[in-house]
Amino acid sequence: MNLDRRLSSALHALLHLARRPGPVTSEELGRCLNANPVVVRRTMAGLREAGLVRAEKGRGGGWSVARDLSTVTVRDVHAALGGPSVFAVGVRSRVPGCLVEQAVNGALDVALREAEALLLARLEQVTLAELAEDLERRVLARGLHTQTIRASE
Amino acid sequence: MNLDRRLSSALHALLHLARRPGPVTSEELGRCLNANPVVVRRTMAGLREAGLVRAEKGRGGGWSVARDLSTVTVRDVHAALGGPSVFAVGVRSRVPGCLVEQAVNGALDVALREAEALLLARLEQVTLAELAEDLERRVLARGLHTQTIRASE
DNA sequence: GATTCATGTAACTCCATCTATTACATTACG
DNA sequence: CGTAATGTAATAGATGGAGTTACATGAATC
Repeated sequence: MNLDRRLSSALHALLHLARRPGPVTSEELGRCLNANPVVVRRTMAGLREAGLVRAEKGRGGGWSVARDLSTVTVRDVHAALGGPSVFAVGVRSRVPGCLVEQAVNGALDVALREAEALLLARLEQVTLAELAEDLERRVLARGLHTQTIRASE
Repeated sequence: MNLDRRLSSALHALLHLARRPGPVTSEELGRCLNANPVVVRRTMAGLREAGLVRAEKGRGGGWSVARDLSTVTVRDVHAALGGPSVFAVGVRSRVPGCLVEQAVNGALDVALREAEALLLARLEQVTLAELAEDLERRVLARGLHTQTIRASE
């Protein structure tokens, strides 16, 4: 199935915002993310409602970070997007009357829940500030070779 | 996203087959699984190619288990189905030239891989024989109340 | 105030994937 | 041969992310 790339896009956008002094427009973000500006706005809307970013209309407007990124985890971003289901697989029915169904679901559900819990726990351990630091290290490493600090494209 | 229920269906079908002496037709399985017979055949085709079940054509034909279920794990069934992606989320691109992309993917990829590994490890720990035993316990437990051993619907 | 530039959002299309259905070929049994 | 089953292709339906168009709203600049 088509993978949901909203979390990846949102993180990408946040790191870009963190590197820029002023607001960044959806158009610019769209170019960075290789995505449509309207899709960018749609995705960022969740982050705005969660208070992670700010949006300003009109000339000179755009998106900017609204919180200290050391207090925001990747899980927070996932939650801001509505906490969409992480898995592409699932059980056939949630309230089965069939005993076979119950036996199967019992086993699958436990495994799926464990894996989801682990994933969310891992995402909670990573702050956006850490991601930003990681990014800066990569920029420096590349800069030593190319003398250009252009990580936007 | 729409969840992939093939693993759940395949397990369900295998447990039904294990409880029946002779072959079971796709029609019957479809009734048990609440699924279309053609879809049943399509799903079971993977299990047949993996040697987990046998299919016999013609009158009196149908599906039957081809291996000792104590040697088959849920992970084997998942693999027999082609090992479809377990996740609905993913990173934006696999070979990114963008440093921001790399930083984001680095964090997400690790977490996703860990969760997938845990899930597959869990599925590997569960044999179909164990699921079948679990099912029989449920049948007995219900049988005490209703005196009917009909777990098929 | 008019213009311009930005977000906000609805409505629609495009695309991929699972599922359902139809149709027909193939094969085995009586 | 006729019936009953699998095997499989082709097509449609449903869902959901992403792309696109269109328009309303709001803010800065002239």
